[in-house]
Amino acid sequence: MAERMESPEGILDLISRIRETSSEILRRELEKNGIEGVVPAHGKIIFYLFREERPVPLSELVKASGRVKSTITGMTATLEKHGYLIRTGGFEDKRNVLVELTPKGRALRELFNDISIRVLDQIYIGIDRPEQEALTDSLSHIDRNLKDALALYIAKENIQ
Amino acid sequence: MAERMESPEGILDLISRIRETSSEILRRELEKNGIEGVVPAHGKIIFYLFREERPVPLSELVKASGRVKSTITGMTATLEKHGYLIRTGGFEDKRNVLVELTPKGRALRELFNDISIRVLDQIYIGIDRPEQEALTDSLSHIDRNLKDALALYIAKENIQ
DNA sequence: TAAAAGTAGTTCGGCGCCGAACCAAAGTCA
DNA sequence: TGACTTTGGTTCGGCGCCGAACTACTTTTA
Repeated sequence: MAERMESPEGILDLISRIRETSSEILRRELEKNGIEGVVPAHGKIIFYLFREERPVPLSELVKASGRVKSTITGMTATLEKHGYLIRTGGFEDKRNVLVELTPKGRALRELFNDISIRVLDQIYIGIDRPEQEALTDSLSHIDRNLKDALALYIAKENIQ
Repeated sequence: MAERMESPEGILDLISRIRETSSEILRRELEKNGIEGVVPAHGKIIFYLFREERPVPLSELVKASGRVKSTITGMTATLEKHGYLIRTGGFEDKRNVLVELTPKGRALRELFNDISIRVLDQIYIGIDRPEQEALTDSLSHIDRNLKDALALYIAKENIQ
């Protein structure tokens, strides 16, 4: 086995830091624009609702966000409390709780798009298109590697 | 401005997912080895204590971890509760709370090293050394870009 | 069609994580 | 030396996030 790269900083540290700093920047952008009660963690939910433009059951948000349902219960409660969405009971299936954006929630759309463009521009300063593509290819590769590895753990666990 | 890469998946999603999956794998590795009460978030603290091998004030852990002091108060309390470290009052400066690993805490060292090697190997399957280096270079570049961007926000804020 | 199994959400407890308020010990300085 | 500020930590409240337990509907199935 070849000697491992004792990098001055492991790739996972690098990735954690990038994620944290970018979240921090997003947080500040939201704050700067007077948006209260929304944090980056809500992004998956809100973007999903932007796309769907219809009342959506919580279970869909669970899938779309990768979070556990109790987390989604809490997050939608927070977003409802701040007036970005409303939750109503389902009709065909009474177990469903349907979630949809309010006008205040829909109004975030443009701002969010602007912000993600701005942050993406910041991220890629001094990195040309080919390098960007090489980077996302490598990251996709790693993403797949980790998913495969995790699948093994899960498979083993299901055998027990 | 060139058209932006409307990637099937933004780089930040990719990075978030990698971080999450790798944390999940670390969590399972710890669990598999019967380690209770330790989660990936404790890594920075524990590795710092591995390196120092002396009673360390909380303030150092704050710096080393990048977390806020109230977070460190909580995390060291958790780790103490599970017997990995002890907190004692300082002597020269009575405000200091000194933290040091117990034998049970020091015993984690080898395991942690093994685990990080294993995960790193998983991550880099099918990615050769030059690609690894290009990847970490790009990520370091982005890390710097984001830090610079964040510094601007902070500077602006301090002017207000 | 009644019982069993599955599905959608909520609630609860616990921890990470933050910011604000607070306390106590040091350091400063008039 | 006594007041003022700084510094090291803790506490508190709030939210993200999870897993386990629970409720209430639906669907299956015997």
